[in-house]
Amino acid sequence: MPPKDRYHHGDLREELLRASLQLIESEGLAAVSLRKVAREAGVSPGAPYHHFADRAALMSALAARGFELLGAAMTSVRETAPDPRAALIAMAIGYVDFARDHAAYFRIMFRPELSQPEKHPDTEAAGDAAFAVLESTVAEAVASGFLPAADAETMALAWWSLAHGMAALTVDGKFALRATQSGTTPQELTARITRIFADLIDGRGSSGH
Amino acid sequence: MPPKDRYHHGDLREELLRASLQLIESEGLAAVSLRKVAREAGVSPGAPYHHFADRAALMSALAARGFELLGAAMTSVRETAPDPRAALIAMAIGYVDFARDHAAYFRIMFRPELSQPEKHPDTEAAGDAAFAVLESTVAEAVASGFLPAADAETMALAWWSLAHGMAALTVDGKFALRATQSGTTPQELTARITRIFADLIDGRGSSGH
DNA sequence: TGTACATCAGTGAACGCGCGTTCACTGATGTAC
DNA sequence: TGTACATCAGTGAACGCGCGTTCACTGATGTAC
Repeated sequence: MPPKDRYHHGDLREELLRASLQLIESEGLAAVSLRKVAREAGVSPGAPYHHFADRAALMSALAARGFELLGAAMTSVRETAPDPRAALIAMAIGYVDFARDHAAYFRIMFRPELSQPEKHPDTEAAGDAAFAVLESTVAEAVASGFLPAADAETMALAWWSLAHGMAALTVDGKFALRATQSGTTPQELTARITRIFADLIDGRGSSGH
Repeated sequence: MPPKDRYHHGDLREELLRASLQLIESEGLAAVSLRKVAREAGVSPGAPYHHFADRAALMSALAARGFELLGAAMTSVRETAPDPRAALIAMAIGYVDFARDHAAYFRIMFRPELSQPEKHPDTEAAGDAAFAVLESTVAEAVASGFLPAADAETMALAWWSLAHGMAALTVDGKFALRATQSGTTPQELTARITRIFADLIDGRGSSGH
């Protein structure tokens, strides 16, 4: 436990990222300024410039880390699942869980105008890597016979669209609204929707409960 | 055709909304300020305050109009479709078309922190109305036997999630990227994905192309 | 173990800027008689 | 048709603010000998 009042912070870069996330969560993306982040981290306005070239670089670093976390979550979910079908289901649910549990990350990841991906190819690469996990799971699902062989690429995008839609609506509070209206939870809604689609693919044509 | 240099503008409110949309499209949401919008409309910085209480009111008015347009598009699509199954397919595709053709509206509609829905219930009501069109179409699809009777509410949310996910990924450029990579168009990807799901519901279990 | 020195990572004052909003004002428009 | 007057919808200057970024500086740290 380092002393609080050191001249050198020790790990200011990490602290700035942490403070940014907290600001996004408490006051929203629009409220995040470099000065505010520095203030939050207990440091002068110029200090962040020793760690980030400019505001966009901070945002971009956050987005990249978000994609890495999402990719790691997807990978871990896949490794835990017993078969590709279960993996796809768990990945959709995991995607939404990630969005809900890391709403600040999720918001910044899909706001290209803030992170300026054209200037930060690392961020885009991290996003592609996360999607690649889904793509290869779809490929396995095709190999296992769960998914039809034709159009595996389209199927991957379909699954991504479904998960992304549920995640976006969850983060914007739409699922919470509908859930309370019908006496359930957003998580349960997500699980039901995902199950419906998996059952449809199985050919059962009903959620089966 | 009114003279250009009138002291009174004639329809400044409309002009401000129009200018805002154009700014969102050309420079992004973050670049929209009341002063810039006024400048774009050729009017002094104080003028907008005769039409909008503050910046959030402008944003909220835009979001409300966006939801109305989306609702109208959904309604018109449904009326054109020969049956509920076709209506659902056309609505998903129409939802994505709306997002692509009115990206500025779409962005602002799903940014609650900008439009402050708690202060502008009209905007939320417009959003609910648009969703209600989808909900009643799902109800018809259940009645027609296309969709299983159980869990109609969940099915509506599922369809919304799918459409919303495709729309969000389209607006963020992800579909354009994948489309060029595989030599097709974002529109075609959307159509394929939607067809896959419709076929799954039919029990055919393949996109059948 | 001690000293000299380079480098690193902070400070804090300053810059110019565009912002949202207010306000006293004024030109244009519409209405009553 | 003309005049008086109220109301509407602009102007433009001004306010205070927080922002991103720069810069000369300095305290802390690490390394060579």
